[in-house]
Amino acid sequence: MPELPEVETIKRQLSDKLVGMKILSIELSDKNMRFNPDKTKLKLLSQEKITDLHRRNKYLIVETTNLWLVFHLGMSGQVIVRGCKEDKQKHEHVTITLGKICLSLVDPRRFGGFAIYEKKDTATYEKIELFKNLGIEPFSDEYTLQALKELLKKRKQNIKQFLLDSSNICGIGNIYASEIMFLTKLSPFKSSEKLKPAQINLLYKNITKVLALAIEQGGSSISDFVHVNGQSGKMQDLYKVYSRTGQPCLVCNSIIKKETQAGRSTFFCPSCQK
DNA sequence: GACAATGTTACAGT
DNA sequence: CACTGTAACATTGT
Repeated sequence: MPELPEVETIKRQLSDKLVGMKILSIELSDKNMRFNPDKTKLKLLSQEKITDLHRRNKYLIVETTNLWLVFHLGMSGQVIVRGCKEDKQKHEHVTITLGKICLSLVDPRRFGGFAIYEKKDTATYEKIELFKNLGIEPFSDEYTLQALKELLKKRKQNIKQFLLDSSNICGIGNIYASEIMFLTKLSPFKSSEKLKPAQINLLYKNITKVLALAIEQGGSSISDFVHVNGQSGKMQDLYKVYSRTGQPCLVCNSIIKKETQAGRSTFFCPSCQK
């Protein structure tokens, strides 16, 4: 479930708990996920100290003295910290033991993944092979009005697909794309090159506004996503259009519509969004 | 049983 | 090359 705000929430919670801890061992389930670690690297984890946590797009990165441990939660993933004496959860595919607590990746649908990279091969995490096609991080200095303007002009996608395409701006998924377009009063079917300067300006602000609010709310817990300690996020209570098909628009009372676009549901107010 | 679900990628067609 | 739509991956819940 995780879009940028969910992964960012997990990252912040893990930073408080894990930095300074030492890894003792790692166990994998016998099922493969979308991407998987080179098994010969598993033994490198023993005695590694966790020094920092990072996020790139929807990937969570645990930095240790010599390694980058990369997690992706797919659609149904959870990264949780639990007592090692507790039983493994159903669909737990990665278990990293850190003394009395364990860091686990649980993912029923297995659209997520886990990988291990050595710093001696990849000096900065930005250079990790998995990240080579990623665009601009919305909370980085690279995210400027000018940069957005150029991307919108260069690409001729409709605006919904533009927002979902992580080679443009990173971290936006199906939920927050709908919310951003509603706030900007943009039809999801509008071509990215046809936006007026005022609309681009508003879109620029609303991308970070929606993502920042979602982070503040601890992300969205719709079906699977939970915090590191198992608690729920609160952003789902603030949706203006996502999953509100048939309900009245909170601005104009028109009925919210759902249509399929590029194989995904898009939610919008046909009267507010032009 | 059918259908849809927070993600990503590959492929066919235009 | 660039864009669009479709399917595929696997599981659960309605």
